Amino acid sequence: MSQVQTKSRIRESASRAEIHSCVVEKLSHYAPLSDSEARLISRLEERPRTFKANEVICGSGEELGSLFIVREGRAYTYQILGDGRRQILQLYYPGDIIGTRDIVFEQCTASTVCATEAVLCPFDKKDLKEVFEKAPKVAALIYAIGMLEQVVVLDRLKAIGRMQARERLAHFLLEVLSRSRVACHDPAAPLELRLNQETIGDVLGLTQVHVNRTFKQLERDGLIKRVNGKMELQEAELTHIAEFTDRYHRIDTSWFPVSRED
Amino acid sequence: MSQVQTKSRIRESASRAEIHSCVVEKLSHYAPLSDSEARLISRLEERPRTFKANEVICGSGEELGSLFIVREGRAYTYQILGDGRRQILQLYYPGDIIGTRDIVFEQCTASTVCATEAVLCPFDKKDLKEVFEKAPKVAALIYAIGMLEQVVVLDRLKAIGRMQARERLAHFLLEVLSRSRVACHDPAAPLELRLNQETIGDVLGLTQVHVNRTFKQLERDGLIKRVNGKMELQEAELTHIAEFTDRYHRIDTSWFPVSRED
DNA sequence: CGTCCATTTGATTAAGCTCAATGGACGTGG
DNA sequence: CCACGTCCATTGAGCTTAATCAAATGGACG
Repeated sequence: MSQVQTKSRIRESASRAEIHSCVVEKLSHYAPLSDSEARLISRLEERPRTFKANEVICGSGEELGSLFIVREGRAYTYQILGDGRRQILQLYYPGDIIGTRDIVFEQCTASTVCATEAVLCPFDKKDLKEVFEKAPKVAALIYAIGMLEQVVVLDRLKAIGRMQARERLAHFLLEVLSRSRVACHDPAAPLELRLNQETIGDVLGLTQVHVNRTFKQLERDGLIKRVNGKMELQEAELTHIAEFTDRYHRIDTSWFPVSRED
Repeated sequence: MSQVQTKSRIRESASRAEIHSCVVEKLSHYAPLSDSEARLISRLEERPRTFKANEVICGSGEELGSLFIVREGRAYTYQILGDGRRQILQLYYPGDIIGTRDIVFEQCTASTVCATEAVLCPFDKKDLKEVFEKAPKVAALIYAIGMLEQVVVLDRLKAIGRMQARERLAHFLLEVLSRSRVACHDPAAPLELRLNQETIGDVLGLTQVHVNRTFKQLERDGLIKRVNGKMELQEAELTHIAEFTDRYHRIDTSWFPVSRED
C-alpha cells in the first residue's frame, strides 16, 4: 500500500532529485541512468491512470498504443481456447512493464486485464523511437528487461511441462514472492496473492479444484500458512521442492552502451 | 539443403550486392536495412562455424559470448530437473537467432546443444553495443525479433497448459512448419523434423511413448502422412484442431527509428 | 550378422479432471 | 436486523488422460 506515490510529484522536469517516475525507478533498478536519460524517459511518461478490477487494458486483436508500468494492483495477460478454457500467460505485479511484447505487433496477441483495481503509468509506443535514437543505453535496458521476462516465462513452462501440481504451485508462489520483492523491498513481508484459485489454476494449467486440493496439501505439510489473504511460506523447503531460481537479481550490463554525456 | 550458402561469399565488405550475411538476411526479412546498416552488421559477424550433432553450444551457467544465427541444422535449449526429466524450452531452426535471451545474463539460464550437425554464424556479444549506439533501427529490430520469439513460446505455453496431447502435437508440427518456411521459402516443401520422439516429448511435456501413440492416431485419422523422415500435413484441419496462429508474418515497424543516412 | 537406436505395442497405474454439493464471507435491499 | 444472492473455498465420488513398466519390432550400419 505504501507503494502508491503521490501523483503530483511525477512530471516535474528539471533536476534529478525531482524526477519521480515509474519507468525511471524500474529501469534504474538494473543500471544507473544519467540525468538526461532519466529526464528523457520521465518526460515521455504520461499521467498515471487508475483502472477498475476486471477492466480491460488491451483486448486481443486491438493495437497496443503504449507500454504500462504497474504502480499498484495486479494484471494479467491470457488467451481463451475454443472450448472456453483459459491460459494465463503472464502476471503483472507492481514494478512490471506491461506490453513489452505486444508493442512490436500491429495487433495484440493476447488480452490484458486488471485482476484488481490498479494504477498504471502509460508510456507511449511511438516515443520508443526517441529512446532508441537518443538513449541507446535505455533501449538496451528495455531489451534486457524483456528478456528477463522471457526467462521467467520459460521457468514456468518447465514447471507446467514437467512438474506435478504440488511443485508447480510451490514454484508459482515463490515466483510471485520474488517478484513482489522487486517492488516492495521488505523481504519479510508476507505474500499477498490477491488472486483466486481459479486464476491460479489458469496460470498453472490446473483446475480450480485441484489447485484447492494442492493448497490444502501444502498447508497440511506445513509448507505454507494462510491467514486471510496473506500467506507465509517455508521458503527453503519450497525452493527445494520446486527447484526454484530467482531470476530478478542481476542482468549483465557489460555490453550496454555508455550514457551519452556522463 | 539448398539453404547452405557458399561460405566464401560472406565477409566481402564494400557494396551491398556483395554483402551476404546470415544476420542481414534474417533481419531484412522484417524491415529494409540501409547499406551502412547492412555493412555494420555483416562486418561484425564472424566466420560460420560447424558443430557436430549433440555438441554443446553453451552450457547452463557458462557465459554466452555471442549470438548465433542458425544457417543449417537444428539446435535446442533445455533444462534438466532433479529427477532427470528434461524440458526443452526452445527449438532453433535455420534463420533463428540463438541467445537473444541468455546474452543479457552473466550466466546462461539454460543449456543449448545441437540436435543435428549444424552450421552457425556467431555474432559477438560486445559488438551489440555498437549496434545499439550506431544503428538504432537494427537494435529495434533485434528487440522485435526477441519479442516475436516470446510470443511463440507463449503459444506453446498455452498448448502445454491447456491442450491434450493430440492438439499439442498438431500445434507443434504447425509451428515447426511455419518456422521452416521463414528460411526455406518453398511453401509446398514437406516438413522435415529431424527430431526423435523423445525430443518432441520433451518439448511438449509428454513421454516418448505417448508422443508415439499420438503420432499414430494423427496418422490413422489421415491428418499426417509420414514418409522416411519427411511429413505431409493436412494443414487446414490441423490448424483448426490446434487453434494455431502463424506469428512469423509481420511485425509493426512503424515506431522504428529511421535508418540514419537513407 | 550382431549392435545400436528409434519406433511400436500392450498392460497397469496414478495424477488430475469432471460433476456435484456444501458452507462461509460479504454486500444489498426490505 | 434478517433474507437473499453472489463469490469463493472446500470436499467427495467416479472417470479419463497420460504415465509407467515392459517387451517386441524394425531399420541402419559397421
